[in-house]
Amino acid sequence: MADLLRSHDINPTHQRIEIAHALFSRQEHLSADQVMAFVNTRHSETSKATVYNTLKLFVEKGLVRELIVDPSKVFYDPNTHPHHHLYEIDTGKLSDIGAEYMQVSGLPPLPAGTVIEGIDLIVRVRRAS
Amino acid sequence: MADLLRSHDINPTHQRIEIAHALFSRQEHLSADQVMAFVNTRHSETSKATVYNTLKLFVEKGLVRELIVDPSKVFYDPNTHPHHHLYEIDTGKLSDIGAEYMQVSGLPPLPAGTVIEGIDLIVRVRRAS
DNA sequence: CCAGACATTAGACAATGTCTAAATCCACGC
DNA sequence: GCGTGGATTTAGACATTGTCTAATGTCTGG
Ligand SMILES: [Mn+2]
Ligand SMILES: [Mn+2]
Ligand SMILES: [Zn+2]
Ligand SMILES: [Zn+2]
Repeated sequence: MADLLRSHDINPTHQRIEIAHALFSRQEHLSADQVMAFVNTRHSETSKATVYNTLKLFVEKGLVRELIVDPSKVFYDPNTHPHHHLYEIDTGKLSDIGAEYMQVSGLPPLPAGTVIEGIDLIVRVRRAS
Repeated sequence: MADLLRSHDINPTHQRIEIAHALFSRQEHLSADQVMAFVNTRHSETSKATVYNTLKLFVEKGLVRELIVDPSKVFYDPNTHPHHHLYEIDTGKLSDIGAEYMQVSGLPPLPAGTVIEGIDLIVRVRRAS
């Protein structure tokens, strides 16, 4: 885990290793709150500020991907390979869609002086009523 | 405007007409806060609770589309025709991408008992550094 | 050991959105 | 006109997520 952090130019401190562990050992999409809870299950170890600071750092360094899908919280995705997402509105469950299932073609004209940061494709589903 | 509301099965009250007017006369993507500000420019008329209640009602009735693109606020889109979005991270500016510029193909297997509510495609751009 | 950079922290703060109970509005029958 | 009842609006308390600041802690090279 420390090596993974170092390979992304992140100084591997105790807290950062714990937070990376929470994300990568589960391979799930977690919110900051969930990361906080996992990291502090045994005994309180890591502050809220550090969780937020660290997740932001991980995103900047390309270690995890930020997902804006739920209006009330951001999710963090340890899978940075190209893939899409399926969001179940009623339950809040977020799952991956392999890049082989859906493709995006074409690109719009971009505003001058801007570059693409990422393209997000989200399929929203709800209970069949 | 009252007829537009009625055609979507919405009882056209004074406040609802004002809020619809704020959205449809501008044809822009507005946040709840911006709607609130526009509606109350001349004189305070509509409460925060009503703005939120009404926007939720409009979404339920299919009059406007909800866009989850910015981690801190929801945008409301008076354009319900199929189209995509371009989000400038640095400025928060949100603009339309015509459906002719980008296409999505394929569909993932959906969880049992669910139906598609919508498919969102968002191109995120930032200043070229 | 020391200096200085880096990292962590508690808790105040800000912003967005939700909720509740009370007030208001309005269409309807009389 | 008047009373009734459902729909609508409202103020403001509340909850949640995330940010910020100033103080403290940690580590390393010299
Ligand atoms: Mn530990
Ligand atoms: Mn008015
Ligand atoms: Zn994912
Ligand atoms: Zn749009």
